Amino acid sequence: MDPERWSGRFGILTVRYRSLGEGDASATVLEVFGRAESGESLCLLVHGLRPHIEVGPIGRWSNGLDVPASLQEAAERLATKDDVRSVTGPQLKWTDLGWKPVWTVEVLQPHVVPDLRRTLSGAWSLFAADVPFANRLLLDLDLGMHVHVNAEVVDRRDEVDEESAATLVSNAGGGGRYSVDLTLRCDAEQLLPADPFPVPLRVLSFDLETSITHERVLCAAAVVEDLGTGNRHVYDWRGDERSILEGLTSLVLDSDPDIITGYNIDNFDLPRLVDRADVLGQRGDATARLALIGWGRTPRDANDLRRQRDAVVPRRSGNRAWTLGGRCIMDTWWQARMALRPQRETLGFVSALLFPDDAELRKMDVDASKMDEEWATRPDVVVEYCRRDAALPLDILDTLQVVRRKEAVAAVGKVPFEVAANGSTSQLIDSLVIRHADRSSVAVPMTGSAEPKEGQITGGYVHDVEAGLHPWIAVLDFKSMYPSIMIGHNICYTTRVDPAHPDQPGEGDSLNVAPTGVRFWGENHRVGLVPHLLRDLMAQRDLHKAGMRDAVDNEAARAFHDDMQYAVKILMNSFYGVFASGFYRFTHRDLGSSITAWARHNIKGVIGELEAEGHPVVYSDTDSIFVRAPVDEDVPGALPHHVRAIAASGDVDAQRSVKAWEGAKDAMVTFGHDLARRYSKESAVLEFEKGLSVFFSHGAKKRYVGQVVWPSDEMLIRGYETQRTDSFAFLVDTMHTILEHALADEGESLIAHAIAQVAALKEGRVEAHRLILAKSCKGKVRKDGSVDFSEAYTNPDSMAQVRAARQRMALGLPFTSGMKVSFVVTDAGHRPMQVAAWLEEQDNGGVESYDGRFYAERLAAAVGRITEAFGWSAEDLMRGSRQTSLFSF
DNA sequence: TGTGACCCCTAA
DNA sequence: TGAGTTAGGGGTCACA
Repeated sequence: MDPERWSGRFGILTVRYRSLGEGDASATVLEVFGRAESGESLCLLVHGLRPHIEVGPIGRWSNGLDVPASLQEAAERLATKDDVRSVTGPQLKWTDLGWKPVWTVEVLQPHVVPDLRRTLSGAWSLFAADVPFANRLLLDLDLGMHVHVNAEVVDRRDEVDEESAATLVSNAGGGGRYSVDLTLRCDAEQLLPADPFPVPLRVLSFDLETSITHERVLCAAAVVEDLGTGNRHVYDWRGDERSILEGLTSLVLDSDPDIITGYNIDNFDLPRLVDRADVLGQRGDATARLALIGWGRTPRDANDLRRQRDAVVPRRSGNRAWTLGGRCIMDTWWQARMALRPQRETLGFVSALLFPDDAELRKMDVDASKMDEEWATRPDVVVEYCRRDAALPLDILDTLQVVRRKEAVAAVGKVPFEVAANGSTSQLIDSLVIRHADRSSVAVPMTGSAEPKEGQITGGYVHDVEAGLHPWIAVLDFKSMYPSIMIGHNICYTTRVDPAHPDQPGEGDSLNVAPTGVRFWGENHRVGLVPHLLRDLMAQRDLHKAGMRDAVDNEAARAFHDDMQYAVKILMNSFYGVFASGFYRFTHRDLGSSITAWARHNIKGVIGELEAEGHPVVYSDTDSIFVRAPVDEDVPGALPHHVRAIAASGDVDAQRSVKAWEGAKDAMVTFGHDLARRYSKESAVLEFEKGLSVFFSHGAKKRYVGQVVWPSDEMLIRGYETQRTDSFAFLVDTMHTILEHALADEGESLIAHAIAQVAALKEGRVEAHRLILAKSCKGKVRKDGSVDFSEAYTNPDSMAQVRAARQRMALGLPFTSGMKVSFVVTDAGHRPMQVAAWLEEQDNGGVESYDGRFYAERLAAAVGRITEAFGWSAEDLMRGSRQTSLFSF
């Protein structure tokens, strides 16, 4: 009987490999985990790919494929090594030291590569010898996250004959039955790329409540959501700790989520669960351990338990992301932090920020610092609280559209979902660059093979700002500046002209010479990998932008194209950073510095020409230019509200003012468009971004505010305290009002407000919750729960956030490295200043008083920088009156 | 009181 | 063994 087949589309979550057999009979099977478009979870066993590395002669090479017999023999001898299956080649490949003959050395298993690398590194140049084997699937078959497969069905979840199912899986190259709906087997060729589609992923969010006095888990809750349908189910456990852990594990297996989340699970819940499983499980008792924490989709046996990553139990090495076989672990805390940059990072604060209407509903007066007491006196309330905290991460992920956005990144970067969710920028770039190198006869250098970058490269140019109000400013931006420069000048690892390289330009070869003197080949000689990829990404982005426009009536399609175009943008902008880094495999220190040199050259050129034309440039940063539009000096940019109002009711003078203002705006817009057109060059397109009726800065770079009047109406603030998450709410609000007054040129109201607000602080009339300061705090959590701050800080106790963190820890509250710690300054007279940690669950944060003078001075200092432009210093604000000059009578 | 080291966070 | 970059403002502390 022919085996049953399954074909369809699915989304890849994770990939790992499995080594089979010995010697000549060895094979490597890839275990690809994912979720089908039709809803099933699956494990696909892919056969036919073999691990390899590439080798070539060491040093400079200019003889092409003209290989001396001794070298050919040496290459062939490699095949006799124990771990090597075969040597093929040579093939001519581009390297930074010439076009070299490169042999492909196929090895028996991926795990032999590190040793082989060490043995060969003295005698050979090694290429692609540090690419994880699992990555080969997507690289070699040119797949992204979304694929189509036609495969043989090996096992189904509902198969009851355990023994025969296990045999079938084993015969298909699997390690044992997989905890999925469908186990499939195919050869590599049966996998094909598919167009992106929304994978009906399933997400499980969980939360634990734990004792402070012992480390015990008191209760747990979990919510499972199907993103395809939006359906949710809630569960909770209490009582015996073992049964809580076993209950959670059963739920994971039964509900079979693709993504596991929670709030701060990376640094709290998962480490705690793993610790408790260690305590509760008998040493060496695999069955007990699996029942407690065996959450993975991979085989439930002792072998899998020993894996260092992607195991059947959650694992993490160092401070990296958690891995779990076949599923993706994603911390909602981290995602919310990245997407929102909230001033405080507690679950309560983030929820209140996103769901302000539900604030009261969500209020629950469980005091986490007295959890044992709470648990003893009213466990039902605690469980309810736990259920709520398990559900909130799902609401947050939904609202921020995290999963769909990560899926778009995975589609564009052509990586498994897990890499898009938890991977690094260089992994995304690697995915695109390596696969293109492999198809362009470019050898893939190893990470760390480049000479280390000495010192920093010079970055973008920032123009001095002239303090004060500037009316009618056109803001022009270079479109995708760094990517355009890389494309326009063909900047790539593979196009740099190096004196050590045998290929040298001759007469008539077109070259791109950076302002630093570094030379790059023209495109007629060779198009660089990076320019090729960037051009492709730009075209993709245009397609998705067009798709958005065409999908006006179809919200789902519009959102899809928006996610995709945004993912493309993010990826394009990541190239520069990775190629300017010191460690990336395809980089050289001249690449980054050439890009920024061209950027400075372009922007300074435009600034110079504008000024020569008589158009003052009031500010410029990296890729933007703020130009004064040639508009009648007498037309003020700030049009007071009342003028508009009385104009509407017929006042003739006011109508004249409004008309003049509208005329000035039109003139500025025309000017902006005209400049953009005149100054755009092929590889440096200048766009008219925004028109400001007024621009204000107190004279510091990267700090300004403007009133945008084209193409939208909004206030644009950059750099000022209103933008900072380590400021306090009262300062943020005050500053915002003051900036509004500044733009409206309402000096008197501005000063009056500043004085009143400073006075309110001096007199202690401001509620403490508006004075909370929050700063990130790093520290290494030791095994026993204590924290070492000295690794992160030269002088830990001189930092207020460390002192506040210590207060929290003294109360038994958890500390997690990197999270913001909130506090209020109680006495700045002491050195160092005294602070009180803000305790979310307690009334008024558990804070009794604050140092009004400190806050008043800090507000005066911040606001004073702005009032200075209106004649009032910070000291004047503190005093509430202006100091009469020494020379006045 | 001024200065520099150290740190956080932002603009691009 | 783990990794995007530089420019820049401003706060706090320690020390002369």
